[in-house]
Amino acid sequence: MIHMIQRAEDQAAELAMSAYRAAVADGQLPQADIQRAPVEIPKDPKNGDFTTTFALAATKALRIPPRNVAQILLNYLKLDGSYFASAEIAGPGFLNFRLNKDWYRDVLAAVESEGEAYGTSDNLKGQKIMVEFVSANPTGPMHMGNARGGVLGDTLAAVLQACGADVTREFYVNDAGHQIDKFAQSIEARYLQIIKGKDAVPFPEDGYQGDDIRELAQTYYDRHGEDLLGADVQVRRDTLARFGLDINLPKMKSDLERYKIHYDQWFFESTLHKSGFVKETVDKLTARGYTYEKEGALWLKTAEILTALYRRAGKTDKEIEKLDLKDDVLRRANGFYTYFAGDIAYHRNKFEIRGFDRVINVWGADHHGHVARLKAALDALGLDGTGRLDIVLMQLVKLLRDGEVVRMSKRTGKAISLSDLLDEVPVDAARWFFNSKPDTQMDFDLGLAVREDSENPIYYVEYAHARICSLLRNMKSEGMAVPKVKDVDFTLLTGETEEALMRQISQFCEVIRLSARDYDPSHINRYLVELAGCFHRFYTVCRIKGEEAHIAQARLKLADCTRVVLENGLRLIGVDAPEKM
RNA sequence: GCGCCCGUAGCUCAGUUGGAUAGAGCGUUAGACUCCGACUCUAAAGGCCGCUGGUUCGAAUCCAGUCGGGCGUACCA
Repeated sequence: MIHMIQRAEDQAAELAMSAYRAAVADGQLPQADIQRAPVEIPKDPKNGDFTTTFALAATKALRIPPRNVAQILLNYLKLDGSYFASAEIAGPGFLNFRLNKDWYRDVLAAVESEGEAYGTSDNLKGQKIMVEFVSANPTGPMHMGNARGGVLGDTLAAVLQACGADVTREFYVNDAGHQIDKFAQSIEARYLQIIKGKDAVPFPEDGYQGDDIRELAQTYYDRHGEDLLGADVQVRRDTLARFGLDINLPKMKSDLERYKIHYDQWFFESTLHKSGFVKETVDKLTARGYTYEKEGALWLKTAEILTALYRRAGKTDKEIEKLDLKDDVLRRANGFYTYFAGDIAYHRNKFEIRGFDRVINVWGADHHGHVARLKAALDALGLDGTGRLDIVLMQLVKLLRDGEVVRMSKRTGKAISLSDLLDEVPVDAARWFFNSKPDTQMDFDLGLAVREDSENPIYYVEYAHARICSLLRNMKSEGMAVPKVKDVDFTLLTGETEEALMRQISQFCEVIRLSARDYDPSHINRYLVELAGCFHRFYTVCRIKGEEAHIAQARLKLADCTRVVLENGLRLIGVDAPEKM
């Protein structure tokens, strides 16, 4: 659990600060309120491994030109016993640090001792987090957006876990409400059409038109015949809805499992209604004075709650007025609770009953209008939705083939479903491509995903791994095993490509941290491509086989550590690391 | 109308919360295998970071406008 980047960064900051304090003590620099020296990693390695912008940032407070500040700091800098070999002034006043052998050795030592755990941390230790994702309507097949949401949610959960959080993956099943009624009535109509003939039974105007509904009706008919023909309408619909869900849900589950997505919990909306939790939650809002009745319906004072919230956030009344905030119905005039009411109860359950510290929902961008009001409702319940509920909105997916937008499957003529996609594209390619930055609209190119060449970055990364495995096999057959760090002479790893590779290895933990912080696990993909690139460059320049034994061993160790990190990274995003390709 | 997201190389995208000469990959062009896997590597060309102002030592990044694209604005879920 050693973050090598963090350690070096902290050390550079401390060195700069103690140099500053020493300079102040000597009267060389004026006293100012500076807590910590800002440290960054320069984009260009020519500018050192770490840099502090202390002099630039402090120039105003100190009233001294930045280069002069930097020069005085440098005079007082003591690098003995640190991870740094040297420091120098550059540009307008950057103070650049260069790492020494001790640090590189400690990086590989961390990989060696932590193995599969290398990259994990305890940044989020003790936090109980739920990631709810996909939660597609069980009334029909899942679409492309669900594939992206599935991969994103699952990978995000993995990243949070790697940061030490206690993570639950959950699928919320909307098995109640209007949508399900429509589902029931649609199957019912198809069922009755089978018995009485197509023209004898009208199909509901807003019913589900899809063939999957016909198939459900047919399957029911095949198994149970006409037994529902004379049944009570409500019984008939309930039975058919139940029947449909019992077929659809396992199908969804298995489709998601093809994507290597496994849930800890499938949570049924209906349980919230049956147990009275929805009613109780709405009553609680009423008791707190956040509801009113109008035209027979019960409304939530969304506008009022949000107005108070926005005022506290510093918005002016004029700005708030422009937003034209509206209230929301919780209980319809017909006595039924809305989806929104159920959703409030559901999230109250997450926080209050199950005690999650933080809840993350992965939603399609088309639901963004619901973010503010759900948080507001939770705030009204005293559950701090604003602070503890995070919604990751992901933009929709556009499916392409040879640059053309694909809407329908050529084979089936229907919208392309999750399993259709996997029939055409390897799972790992799908996992790789869908793990992209959530807030950019994404093109998924079917042609590219199946290509096994350099245009497809996943093969670039996998190839690096396979190459290392092959190398290890070769060396093993020649009798050379991977040495322990304590037996490696690090003064032999001084090449540019060797150091670049070690630095890249050291950044893994930081990348996971950033992925968790930004809710964007695609940082991992980019990191892995870069890591693979560092390795390929190293491999081109540095030979192992046939080199002098100590050099060969040191390089072999470096290659093996690279392999471990590639595996850890690929595992995190749910992609296999092949030993041969 | 109002709100949210996105405009960066021909294409697909990065840019670690304001830092140095804006970076990759693909594509294009020119090179590198008697040698551990060439599914690789090296180099070149390619940019008013949509546009206009502002904030400051310093802006692709923050603020205000503006123009494009996507999405939303239900007693649907």
